[in-house]
Amino acid sequence: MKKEQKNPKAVLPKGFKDNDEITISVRKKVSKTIEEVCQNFGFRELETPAFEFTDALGKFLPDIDRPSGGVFSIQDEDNQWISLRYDLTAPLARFVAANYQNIVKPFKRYQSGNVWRNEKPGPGRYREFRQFDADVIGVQSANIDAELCVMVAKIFEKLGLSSKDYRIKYSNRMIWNDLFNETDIPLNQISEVLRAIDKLDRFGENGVRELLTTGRKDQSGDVMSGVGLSDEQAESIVQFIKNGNKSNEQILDFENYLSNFQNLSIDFDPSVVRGLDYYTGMVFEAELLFKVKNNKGLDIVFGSVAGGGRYDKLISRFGKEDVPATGISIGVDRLVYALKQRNNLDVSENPLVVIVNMNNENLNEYVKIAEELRNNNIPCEISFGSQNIGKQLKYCDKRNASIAIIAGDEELEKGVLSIKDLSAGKEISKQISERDEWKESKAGQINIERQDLISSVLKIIKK
RNA sequence: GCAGCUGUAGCUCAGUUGGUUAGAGCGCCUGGUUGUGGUCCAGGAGGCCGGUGGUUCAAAUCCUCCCAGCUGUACCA
Repeated sequence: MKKEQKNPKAVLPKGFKDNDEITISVRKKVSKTIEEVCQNFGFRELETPAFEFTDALGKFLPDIDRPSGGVFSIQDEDNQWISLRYDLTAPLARFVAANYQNIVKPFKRYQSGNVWRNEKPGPGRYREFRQFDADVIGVQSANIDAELCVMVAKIFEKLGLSSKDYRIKYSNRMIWNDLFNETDIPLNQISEVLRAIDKLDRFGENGVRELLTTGRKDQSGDVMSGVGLSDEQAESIVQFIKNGNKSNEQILDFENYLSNFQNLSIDFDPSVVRGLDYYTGMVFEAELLFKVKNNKGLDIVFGSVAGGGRYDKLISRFGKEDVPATGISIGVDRLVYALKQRNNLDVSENPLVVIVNMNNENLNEYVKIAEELRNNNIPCEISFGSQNIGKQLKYCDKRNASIAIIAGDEELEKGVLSIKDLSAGKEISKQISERDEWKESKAGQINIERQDLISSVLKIIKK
């Protein structure tokens, strides 16, 4: 006899989740809105697959400590490493490099899809999530960077947010490089310094100062080592965050385009640097300004929902010439999470009619009713679950069905149907406390002629 | 990766200085009602107290190690 086999646990790997109906329908709505605005700005759709060769995805980071860390990778039959994409920009760079001769430049494409990151999940951060990217390949001028930001602002507005609900901040990597030159910050420390600056909104001015110099303790008491700059260097960086200077050609181009728009919340903020090393010029980031709660009802710090910038060197790593490129990524899931709480997206549930199965002998009649409803685009189902009418109505309640149709022998003989407006019944129940009275009232229920089925049902649904 | 906290019923949690049969609310199921949802009433099913090893006459409770989850932080292409 073998030992008893262990049953598998019905759990998901950490960082993955199932999505319920509401989340999906909000996401559909959000995705559709984003897509429409992009098309409106002249973007066309491209789809690339989930897997890419590992080396095609990564390695363009000069500061990689862990070359394959954070990526889900497997070896295929030929022992070649392939990986799930961790963003949509790297696959785009591959696509452009591969099809450079054939694509029309400037190349403007958008893409929506899941990306995967093999790293520790946090609140609101999963290992699989949806991104929406819009990129422009082949335009040098920062006019186009501004246009991307305007487009994001329009997406937010179309999603029902006003300029008080979001903020798009922009800056430029070059003005920081100039400062690092002036303050004698060595090249090999620059990415560490940029990452420290990037944390301003979480740790504040003093937090950044600590990170730049001696280090900082986190909430649990754990110590983070600092960059080791002098107090003077740190101070000049902190001052620059507050009054960074804008004398930069790209910023002028950017703002020139922007001057055509008055009511969009798009502002200069030197502290936006983005942690990534591949950005070469303009960088931007969008955040939501309203409160977002976690599932325990506590306010959470909700980071950026979109970000991007110019990455002029990304395509040349495939052995081609430098190609000017810029793009923006929207974190669709985070946006959905926040918008769900705002409750201003109309995603009311589809109505559902349940045909109560009084007597399976009458099945053919129920199928006829169902067909009639379905042919009129009214979602309905025949109940097959339980014999008992009480149970079936309870099920209708739990399903949040709008109507129950009761057709037993009595009704069918007379050529009538009993239809029950379930939400009206809920209202009536508030005024009844005796169970006999409730039962007798047949709340929300009316008898109709068989041929009036569709018109009567529509009348109730449209309320 | 590092640090802090937490693991008891499907969920949220209580469980005294270690003490005998481990509880509550909600949810679920059944009945009151074999043709009527809600409320109400009665009853019921759910537990290797995260795992392992120890201390003890005795462990959900104390100690060791492991595992998992949460939070912060690092990394985030």
